[in-house]
Amino acid sequence: MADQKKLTPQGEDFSAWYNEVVLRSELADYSPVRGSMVIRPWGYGIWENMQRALDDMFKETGHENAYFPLLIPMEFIEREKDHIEGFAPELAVVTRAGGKELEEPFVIRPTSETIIYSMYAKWVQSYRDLPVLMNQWANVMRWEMRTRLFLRTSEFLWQEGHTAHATAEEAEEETLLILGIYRKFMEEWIGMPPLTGLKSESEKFAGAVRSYCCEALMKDNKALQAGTSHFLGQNFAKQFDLKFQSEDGQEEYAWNTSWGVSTRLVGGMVMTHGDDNGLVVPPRLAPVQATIVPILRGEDTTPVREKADEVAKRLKAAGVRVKIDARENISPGAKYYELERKGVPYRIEIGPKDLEQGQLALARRLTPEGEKRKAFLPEEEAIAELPNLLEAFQTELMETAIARRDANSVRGVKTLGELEEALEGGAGFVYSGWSGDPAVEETVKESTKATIRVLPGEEFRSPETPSKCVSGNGDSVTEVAWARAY
RNA sequence: CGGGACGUGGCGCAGCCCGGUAGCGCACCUGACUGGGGGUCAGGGGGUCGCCGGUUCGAAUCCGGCCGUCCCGACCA
Repeated sequence: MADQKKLTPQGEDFSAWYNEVVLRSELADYSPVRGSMVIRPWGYGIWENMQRALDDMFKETGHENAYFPLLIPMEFIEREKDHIEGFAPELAVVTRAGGKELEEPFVIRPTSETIIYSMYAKWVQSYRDLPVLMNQWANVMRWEMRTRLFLRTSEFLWQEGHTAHATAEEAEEETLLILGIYRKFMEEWIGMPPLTGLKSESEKFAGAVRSYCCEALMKDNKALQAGTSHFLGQNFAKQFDLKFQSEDGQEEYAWNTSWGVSTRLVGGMVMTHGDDNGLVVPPRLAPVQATIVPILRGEDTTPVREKADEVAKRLKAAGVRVKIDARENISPGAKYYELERKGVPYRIEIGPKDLEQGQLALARRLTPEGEKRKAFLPEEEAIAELPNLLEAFQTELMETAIARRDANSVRGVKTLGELEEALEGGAGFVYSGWSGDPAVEETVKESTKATIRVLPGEEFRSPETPSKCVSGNGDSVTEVAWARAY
């Protein structure tokens, strides 16, 4: 709104483009604290819509929300060996409170496994108390060395689910249930189709037995870890004495899972759909799905204003999130640019000509191939059709993203040379066989900057199972998807 | 933490080399005309030049130190 500068084009410098879109579409702003950001109403509205959708899906599958404290005794974090090793460098620690030095320092939660399982231990006595299926919406803090708006901020908002089960099988099932929910949510709501599967040892969560993940491909063909679901085994249960008496009277440790997605998803949305004109927000996530711009010209603007009110009221009744932009200090053209930059899916123009014709002018954020930017529809038809048009736009965004992901995937890579060649050629996910040797990951990372993003789940594997490891040494034990990542 | 760049009205920048009235574009305020893809004209408000010190009659400009930001790398569930 304020400036007339064009955005840096995506192809020129994707990261400059990304920063400009986030700032100038009013999703977020830099805060006075290093590495943390302020989420502005437009960005927060998108996050709220994500929250609502996920929360519904969690509740439908038997999960409940709860809230646990921000501060965690340092000693808790230190109990699980891998956990503290993984998180130690990025902990923010409170050492002073109430005017004096604390005997026991607290850490600002980087994640809440420890404090939550310490409470579960008090609540669970019998197998009849299991499973415990809880989720919390909260902020966490990780003092990362280098930060980027939404993608890696020192403080971020997320949901973290934590469950306890009587058997390993049931916990594993839960882990996969959530992975499926994440995938469905990312596809149907963000239009950001992820690859799902297992993480390699080197990439798994600090303290987990196995980590499953969603990896989505951004427009610059880099992968974004968009969500994780961890099978924790009994690692935490043993450290926090989370035990129960089984049906046959034995004392056993519970089996845990934890899973989370964060405001990083907003960044993923930006990098999946945005273009050189700014953000494109999928209709289901858009805080405002259609903005009405009344054309206030001539002597008497009352009829146009009244029509705008009436159309807005009827669209609201039809379930469309609609807003009227009747600001008089800026021109209609300036509003169009602003709405495009913010990614509002549809714009409706109502002017004196439309009143005469009994029509509305509809402009979509992305003009379909071969169509004019504005479509003039009879008023009744426009109002009746808009909900369908929004759904169609949503579907189109998802299909476009799937097509792009598949078009940028390279399968059947057999040698390190081919792997490098594919990545240098700008490929997204590159599939190959792998022996399971971490040294191969190291080698590839050094020469290409790419890592194993995921051991793809069944539905993503190549028709032909690779037999040899891409390194040339040994047989392949699993197919893997390589990519450069955020 | 290593390499590089940069800190000047709200935002983006020029001025610095060669010391001498702090400037430009956008934004903002007032008024008029305008209004269907970033309006025009006229008038106006706003800046301890990142901080501390030094040199000098005089420092945005020269010198020293500090702080901060961004990019690349390392780091990162």
